[in-house]
Amino acid sequence: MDDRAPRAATGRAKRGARVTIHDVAKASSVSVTTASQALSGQGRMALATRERVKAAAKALSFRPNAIARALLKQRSFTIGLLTNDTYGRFTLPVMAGISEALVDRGVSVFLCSVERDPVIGQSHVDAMLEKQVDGIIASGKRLDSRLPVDLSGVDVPVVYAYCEGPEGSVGFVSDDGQGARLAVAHLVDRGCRRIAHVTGPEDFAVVHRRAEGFAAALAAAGLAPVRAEPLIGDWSEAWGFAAAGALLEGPAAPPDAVFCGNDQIARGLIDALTLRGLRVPQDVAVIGFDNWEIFAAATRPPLTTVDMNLKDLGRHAGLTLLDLVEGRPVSPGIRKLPCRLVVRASSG
Amino acid sequence: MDDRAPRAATGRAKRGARVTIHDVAKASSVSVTTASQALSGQGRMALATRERVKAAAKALSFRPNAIARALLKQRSFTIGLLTNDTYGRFTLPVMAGISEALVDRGVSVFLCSVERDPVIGQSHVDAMLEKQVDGIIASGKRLDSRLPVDLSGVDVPVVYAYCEGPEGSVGFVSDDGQGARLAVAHLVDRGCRRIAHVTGPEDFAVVHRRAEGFAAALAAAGLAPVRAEPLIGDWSEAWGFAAAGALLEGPAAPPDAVFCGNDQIARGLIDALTLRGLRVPQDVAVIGFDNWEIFAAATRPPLTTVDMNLKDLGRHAGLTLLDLVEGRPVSPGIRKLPCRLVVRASSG
DNA sequence: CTGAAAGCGCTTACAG
DNA sequence: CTGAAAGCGCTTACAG
Repeated sequence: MDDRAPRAATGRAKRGARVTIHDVAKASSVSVTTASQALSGQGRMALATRERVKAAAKALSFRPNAIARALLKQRSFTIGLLTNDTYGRFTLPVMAGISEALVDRGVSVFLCSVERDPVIGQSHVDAMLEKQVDGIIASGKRLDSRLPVDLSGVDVPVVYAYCEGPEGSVGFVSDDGQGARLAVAHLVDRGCRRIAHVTGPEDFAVVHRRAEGFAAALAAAGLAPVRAEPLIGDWSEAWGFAAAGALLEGPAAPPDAVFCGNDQIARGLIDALTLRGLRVPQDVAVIGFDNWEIFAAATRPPLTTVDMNLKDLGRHAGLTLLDLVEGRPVSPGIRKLPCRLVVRASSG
Repeated sequence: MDDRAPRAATGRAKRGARVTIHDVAKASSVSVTTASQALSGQGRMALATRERVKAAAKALSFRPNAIARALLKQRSFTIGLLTNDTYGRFTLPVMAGISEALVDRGVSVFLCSVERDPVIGQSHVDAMLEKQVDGIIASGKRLDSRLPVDLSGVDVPVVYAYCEGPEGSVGFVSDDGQGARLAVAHLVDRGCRRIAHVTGPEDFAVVHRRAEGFAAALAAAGLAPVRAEPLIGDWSEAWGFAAAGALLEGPAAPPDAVFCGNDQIARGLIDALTLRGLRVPQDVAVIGFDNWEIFAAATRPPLTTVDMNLKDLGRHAGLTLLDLVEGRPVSPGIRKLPCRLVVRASSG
């Protein structure tokens, strides 16, 4: 026949004409209205008509264009995920949880890693907004750090996940105090009475949350801490190793249990205890924090540790953002999500 | 005045009318054609007009709707990133590299983690396709594993990154053989002559690539391996620890260097050597593979190791997908990208 | 029960 | 140098 009707000047897609709902309508001899309604289950029409349209769509392998729908409905079914952590271990499960929760509701996730530079960060946010994301999740690698972007003027809902947000925002964090209490209560249950706490640098908020939980649980059990203050160091194995010396020397009675601020410290501590001929958990029980499998499961003996349920946290954040996007009421504030204790051999 | 003209039945966005190019045109008293061209730098018009339009856009904080542009241009400036690894360490830098390379070209990345289930995986791919992604990157946690999705019928370009693809596809992997040669050549340079290889399970392709590189580099230096075969175990510290025993016992002369299949094995091996009173690197030099900072930097002494440049690999994959999307020629095949040696104290 | 038409927000060939 | 109009692919109120 003759040339096809004039098309947009941009030309056809490289891989041959794509099939649209017009093609489906034509193939099943109905209007596009009917075709659209048949496929979406809307409207009323003869069952036979609906089936005929569906069959035609299948035969043509029709794939509805979500971009066209988004333009019309003013809703992209897309959200933006901002993270400032590309190597770390915390954002990854959070991201997986978000992605899982949303993908199942037909929402796709734009991943965007914002580094230190606020100018670049802002341009990434702008790009998301131009792409009409329905909402944004800001996630970080530290509970107490902010992303280097200003989300206050943004006209879509924002949820913070494992990341500090501004006053009045909606956010989710792990309840590190509760996690610490869980750990200490478990040690007390096992009969431990002289429990020490070895942890990371004081400029981390989690160090304080965990120390508070530690102190509260001891008090609840009517015990005094084996040291007035937690032993502060860094997050490394080397520090855990060194801390063993500080704990065992001096006039005070040695501890019969140590609650560590993270798994690496616990690992170093266990190594040092073992080297000194002490048995874990018989002489000293040890609990870590993070449940970083690569450490917790490789430690001899395997490490009892607090898991922050980060994937769950991500799932909550995703679902809550969806509530906000779809206009369901959500009260502002930071929600603390409970941790769980993963019991392995190091605590008996 | 009177009510605003009838709008689409879906109603306005919740947060007040969004500003469109019509608003900008009206505010600067030009047609939408001129407004569009003024903002995009196209067309020819009085400089003053262009400036006036730009000023109006800025004053109204006009944000062009990328969805509308995508519908018109048949190009979404969006790609899909499939990964089957949500906790591991390899995909993360690959993803960061992809994301970085593309975000800088105005392309956003849909993150989608596909677990084992092929049905779910396929539905995620369908969702991406409905959202009109310009292309797809499949990335995995193992060089020799495939994603549980069939990408062969997909009508957009696909690139594989640290992941096995089908015959004739475009992919990027690390050159583990070259990485191993780098490590051994370095040891030879340092004067080592009896070099052993301790590595992971045989069903990993990388185990063979690294062992081949090891053998080739020894041969090139005119050296015989201290053992006929590499010592095969798993990827754990425990195995590295145990391997030290196997290496030092028996009639053969002990090695003066060990090239390990990963950093965890190296870590365990160093621990065992140290425990036996051997000095690293003076008595035995040790090199790892992966450059997993948390292990490599924490080892005593810090570990010399092979870095696979995964972020770079991701960047290449992203840029190549863009080439494909934009119609530039790309020859099919798997490209091996070089590793680099990160020298620390464990090799002298 | 079914169809023609408007419109989401943009870009671009074409006419003036 | 500038503007009116068509069209990307879809959904939906409205008319028949």
